[in-house]
Amino acid sequence: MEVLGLMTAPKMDVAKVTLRDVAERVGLSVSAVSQALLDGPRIGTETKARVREAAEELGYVTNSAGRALRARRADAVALIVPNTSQHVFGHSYFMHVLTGVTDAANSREAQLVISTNVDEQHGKAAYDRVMRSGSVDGAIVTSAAVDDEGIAQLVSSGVPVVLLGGFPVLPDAVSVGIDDVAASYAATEHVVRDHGRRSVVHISGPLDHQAAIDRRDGFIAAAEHYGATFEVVEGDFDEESGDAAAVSIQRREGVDGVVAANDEMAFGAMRRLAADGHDVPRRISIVGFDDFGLARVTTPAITTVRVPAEEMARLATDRLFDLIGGVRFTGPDAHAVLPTELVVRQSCGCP
Amino acid sequence: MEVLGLMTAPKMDVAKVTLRDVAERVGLSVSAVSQALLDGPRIGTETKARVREAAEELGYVTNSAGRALRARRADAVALIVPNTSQHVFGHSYFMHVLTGVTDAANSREAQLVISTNVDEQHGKAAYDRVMRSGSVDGAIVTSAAVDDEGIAQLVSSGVPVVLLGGFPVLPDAVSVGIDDVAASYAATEHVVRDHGRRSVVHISGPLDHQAAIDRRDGFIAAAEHYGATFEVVEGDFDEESGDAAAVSIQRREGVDGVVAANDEMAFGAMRRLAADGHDVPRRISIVGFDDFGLARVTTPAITTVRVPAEEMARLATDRLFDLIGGVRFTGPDAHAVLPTELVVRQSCGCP
DNA sequence: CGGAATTGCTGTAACGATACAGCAGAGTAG
DNA sequence: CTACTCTGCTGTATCGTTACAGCAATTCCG
Repeated sequence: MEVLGLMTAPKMDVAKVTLRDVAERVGLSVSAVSQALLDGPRIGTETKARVREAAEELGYVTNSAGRALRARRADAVALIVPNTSQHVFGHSYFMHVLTGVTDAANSREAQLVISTNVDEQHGKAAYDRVMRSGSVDGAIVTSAAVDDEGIAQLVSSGVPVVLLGGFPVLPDAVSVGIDDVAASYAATEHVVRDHGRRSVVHISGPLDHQAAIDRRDGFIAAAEHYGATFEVVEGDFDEESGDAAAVSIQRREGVDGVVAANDEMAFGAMRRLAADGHDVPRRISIVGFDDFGLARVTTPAITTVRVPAEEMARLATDRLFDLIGGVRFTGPDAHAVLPTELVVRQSCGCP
Repeated sequence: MEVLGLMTAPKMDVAKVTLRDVAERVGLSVSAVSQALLDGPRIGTETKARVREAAEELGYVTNSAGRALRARRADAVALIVPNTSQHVFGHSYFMHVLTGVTDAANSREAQLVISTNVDEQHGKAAYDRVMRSGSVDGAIVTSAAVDDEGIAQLVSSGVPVVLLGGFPVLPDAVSVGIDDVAASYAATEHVVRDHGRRSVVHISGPLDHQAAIDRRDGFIAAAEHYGATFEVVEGDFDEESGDAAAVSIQRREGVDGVVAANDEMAFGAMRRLAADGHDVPRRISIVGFDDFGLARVTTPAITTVRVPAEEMARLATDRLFDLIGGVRFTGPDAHAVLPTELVVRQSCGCP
């Protein structure tokens, strides 16, 4: 700065320092400076140091558009949240995912673009544009409905994409998820085997979502295996639908166990049952699914399945960068399954 | 393209359709096509229609790097979360903000870039780079510590920035917030006036944050006005610090009211007091602040101040786009204050 | 010691889009 | 009939960066 010892304007005009300015400063060509900053092999060690120093002093920051245009790489990834998912998944799920993704993206110095869809109509267009405009190098897609055309198309178009969460297995897709069937089986097992409940109801998620389907199937398998009578009521992952399900449960005689496909519905059901005078957890066991925060703070606290959303997101992002880097995942390698854990609290009847 | 009339591959390589392809298709120059798609005034109506149709057919999507480079505009905004805030604010706050920002950004067809800071060291560099690289046109900054140098610098550097939340008033900055003092006064007033509590404790947030300072000041003003004895315990907005504060509260005789600077601390304190055999809310009133979700689901549900985070974020984003568009906010106009609301539930002693 | 390899830089040509000057041709006015 | 204004397009320069060919020096090697 203090070139002439003059008072220079303190307001250095943002984003105006280009490679040429740096080049002039060190008396080199623009390309030499570019190569120096990229640590190219054909530039002298001492020159690199001089260039870096000058760049630092001038406050040079690579213009992302220029780089993206020429290098055909945006150094950015998108987190795509189909509108359906946005509605279906609560806030907390998304937060965990976001934490994991930002973490991984940050450590690669990549930017993170959030892409949600405004409405069903322009749904496809939204992420399609993001991908095709070249503003990101790849995307993480959080669970969409099983019949989501756009996602399937996105995957088959060859752009680097990693699916996150309970997905219909698109054979060509790379995905990170959990074993919803097994986890739901374990939760149900705890209710019917460990607590001896004989008549259980499952409050499922919307059954056009793979996670909802799998959790229901795990429930049914366990109920059948242990010879409990059971029924499935379809909800939509919202607290209100848990409440509604609890109303219908009360019309049924002798229900002593409720397995919900997520914690919000479990909470809705629990609150309704308690309000209507049922003794939870003594007479009725309730378990949830997710453990994204809610289950821990209710009274009684909800026994649930911990879904490692943050780790999933981190792994998904790592794989995405691998994909972008040219790595190809094939066969079973393409589908990572992370372990879940039954978190025993009080809503099931445990002390 | 179809130079030899050969069968071309049906798998159109993603993001490969450029303006030139469209131009060739309709038999126009590249610039004509560009102007047509931008709805320029010097292009014939019928030509525009033909161009749009061809672009649609070919699946043309504007390359964002090309546009950004030439048009000096990224059509993207950043949501900057200083690491300090990320720690200080819970997940739910951020989610509400995110919802508001995405909404507003979506409706302007702008992309949203999330920028969190990895660590304290490179903290400044992180958002500095985002801004200077030209990859966004402006930024929303969620509340930082009062002494955050980087933010002040960012604001004075002239890039479009809107501060969100309880900020030290940087005179030149555009901000959107609430009246923390008044809201905290109202919450405290409810405890001391409406419930007749005479010895109240405030669990504050970290006092290097303006919101924490203001909420404490509102508490003190109300306590003094109604002649209650009071004390302030500093927490850090985390549930654990509410728990810790409750421990210290129990060493003090006769405390019958707790005003926490957020719901998580209120919950931590409430849970600890209940566990230690105190009758909340009959003997001790507790109120929180925020109403981002937690307060509604606890038992008893927490009386709190609703902070309209989503609306704040939406307004902040709208103002950011105004700034980017050249609008200047001066004087009081620069600082929007949204109304809060006391949400009365059971933790204060109301039925 | 002559030719080959290496080192360290320069110069040029893109990447894709857009702003703007320019330029035909048609219409209009005096 | 000249001079002017529109209208609707073409052509060119440019945004900032990077890939790559080229080209002097210098070093290496048998």
